[in-house]
Amino acid sequence: MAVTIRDIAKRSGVSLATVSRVLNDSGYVKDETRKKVMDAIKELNYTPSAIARSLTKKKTNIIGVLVPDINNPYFGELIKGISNSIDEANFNMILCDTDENMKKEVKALKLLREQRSEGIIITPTSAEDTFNSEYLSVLENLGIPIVLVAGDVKYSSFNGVFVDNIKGAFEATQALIKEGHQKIGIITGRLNSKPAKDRLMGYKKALTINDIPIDEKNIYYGDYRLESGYKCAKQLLKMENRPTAVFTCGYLMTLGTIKAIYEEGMKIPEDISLISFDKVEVLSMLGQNISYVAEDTVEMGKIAVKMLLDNLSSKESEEVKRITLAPKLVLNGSEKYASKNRKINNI
Amino acid sequence: MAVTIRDIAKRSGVSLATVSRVLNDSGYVKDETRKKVMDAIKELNYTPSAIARSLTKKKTNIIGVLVPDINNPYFGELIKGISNSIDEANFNMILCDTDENMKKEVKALKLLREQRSEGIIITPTSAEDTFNSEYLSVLENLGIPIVLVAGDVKYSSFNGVFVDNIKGAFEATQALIKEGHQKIGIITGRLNSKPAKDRLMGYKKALTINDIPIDEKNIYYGDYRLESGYKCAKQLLKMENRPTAVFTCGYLMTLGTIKAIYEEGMKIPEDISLISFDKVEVLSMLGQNISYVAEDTVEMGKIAVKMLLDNLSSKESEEVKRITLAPKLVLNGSEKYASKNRKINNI
DNA sequence: ATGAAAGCGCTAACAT
DNA sequence: ATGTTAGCGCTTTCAT
Repeated sequence: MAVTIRDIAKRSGVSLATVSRVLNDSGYVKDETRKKVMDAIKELNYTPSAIARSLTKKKTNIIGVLVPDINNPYFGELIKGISNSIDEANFNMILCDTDENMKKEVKALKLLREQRSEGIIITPTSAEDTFNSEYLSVLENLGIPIVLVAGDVKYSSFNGVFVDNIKGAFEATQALIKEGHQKIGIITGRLNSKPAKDRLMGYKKALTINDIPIDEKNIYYGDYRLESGYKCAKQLLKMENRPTAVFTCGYLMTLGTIKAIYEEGMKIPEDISLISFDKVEVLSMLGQNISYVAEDTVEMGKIAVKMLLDNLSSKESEEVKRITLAPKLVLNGSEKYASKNRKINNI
Repeated sequence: MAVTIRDIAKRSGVSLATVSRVLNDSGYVKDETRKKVMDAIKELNYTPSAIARSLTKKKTNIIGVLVPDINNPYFGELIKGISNSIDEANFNMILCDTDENMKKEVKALKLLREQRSEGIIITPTSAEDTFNSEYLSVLENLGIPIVLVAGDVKYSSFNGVFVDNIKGAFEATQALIKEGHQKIGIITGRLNSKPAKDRLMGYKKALTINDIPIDEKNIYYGDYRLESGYKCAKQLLKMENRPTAVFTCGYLMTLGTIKAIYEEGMKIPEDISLISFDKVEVLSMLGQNISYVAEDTVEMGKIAVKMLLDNLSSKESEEVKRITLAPKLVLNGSEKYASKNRKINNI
């Protein structure tokens, strides 16, 4: 990349300023001159340096995006929404996979700061949900506008787009109860995770409202990973007086649960009913329809970017903006209280 | 980000050069001075600007990565391998989703050039496989080292890591034949895609070697997307004298095919046998074991990064390095020629 | 062991 | 309509 604006200037017999003008379409340039410059650019195969430009303009047009795991389809969708919006706004994205790992997240934040990214969109690692003063201090002293997506950071007040987890869990549980289920299991995340806590709360709320006693034995705590869903489900299925339905609180945990159910030779909803928080698209393909609480991840991504851009343009908006989207319950059969299931459980 | 090296210098009562020295651990600095500087950095919450640094050093430590679709688990895995290696080498990654879209790919390349990324790893969009002089010229005039992964670019000779598609397809087909299958369908990609062509070639080779005539009616052309796999499979399943086995040539097309099979109320391998190119992990979870040709994507990613870094350090390596990995056939039952399937087809 | 100054590639006043 | 010049924040000789 040896060729610079200086070479173009020399080649076309004009000054640096003129080249810069045609590059940026700013100021007056005679058509003839413009052509000469353009030709030189073509001939020398020149591309301006974003680095140099950023330095002078004090503007990088870079937005950093942090997610815990690109391979989780949930975040995959989120990223699509975010990256499309960033593209449209003519910004560039630096995407970092924090690997559900706080150290990596902090490292990524440092990187984004060094690169002078103008804003950051974060889905905090769930491990962060517990109070961590060092982490919080990093975040708050970053000096870069932050927008949270889907996950909150305790004791902080960043802008963000969230999902009403309580409502989603409440409606899912409610739907199961309406079907006649009385013993309902839940596989949620660790309690230091806000979404996990909220989902559990929604679940409890539904039970309480319907005068169903809360049985701690029906509550399982995973960590959003597949394996944990599998293990919890295994235990749940082996209970002496096992639930007739289960509410799983995350994409991968749902998958793990289904793995366990299939492994036990059971069917949904014939042997056990299920509702999942998050759509598991691949299942419907395989003829296994699962009812689910739908988050509009693409929409969330869009909103997050919009928030950030608004924030960037109007320097003075000191007010904290937090939007909570209502998830949508989609029922398609897996919540049914099948007669077979009833019979087994009425023995 | 108002605070600069100048502020640190002032605050600690030393010169810019000295601050730079402690920042980079270069040259001699008295311990006492170092401490003063470090303190100032802490106090002012200073982070050096990678932008400015890149400009002076003419080195950005950025590697660009282009994939056609982050949401495709195949690329997801690839990215993990790549990003881990990039991290380890203390480089930074700019990841671009080209959306299976040539325009976007070219745009992304331009971006990476502007950002002065030092090397680029590309999985070319399959649409690119057909000869396209403009695209090729962009690629070749980029002036940035390129390493190809998994997909080749016609009439070019970039370094790259590839998979032996012929071998993989040959072995898969061979396995089906060994099971007794004589009528074997294939769902491959468009023929302007090299992998698709190679996989078809491996398939034909296996048939030929076993004296099985090639029947064009058993060959279906999709486009690697789920929907195309579904449609091809639908047609295939409705054939009058349909194949007893099918070889699907890509992750999403396999999923589409399975969707069609299930929709027709058929089972694998009871009603039809199947081998997939690429592992479809989610299926085994659901109790559906599918035999597959395994590519070691994580390994490919690692190798690609290594190639690129080698290339960057030893300026003079003019020789083209191309590595082709042999895929591994993993059988776990879906290739079986079940008696039910035999009977149906022997009517 | 530390400082002064030039320069990386570009933009944006200010001049002409 | 075009040119000159002073930075942007940093590193790196070259002095001292």
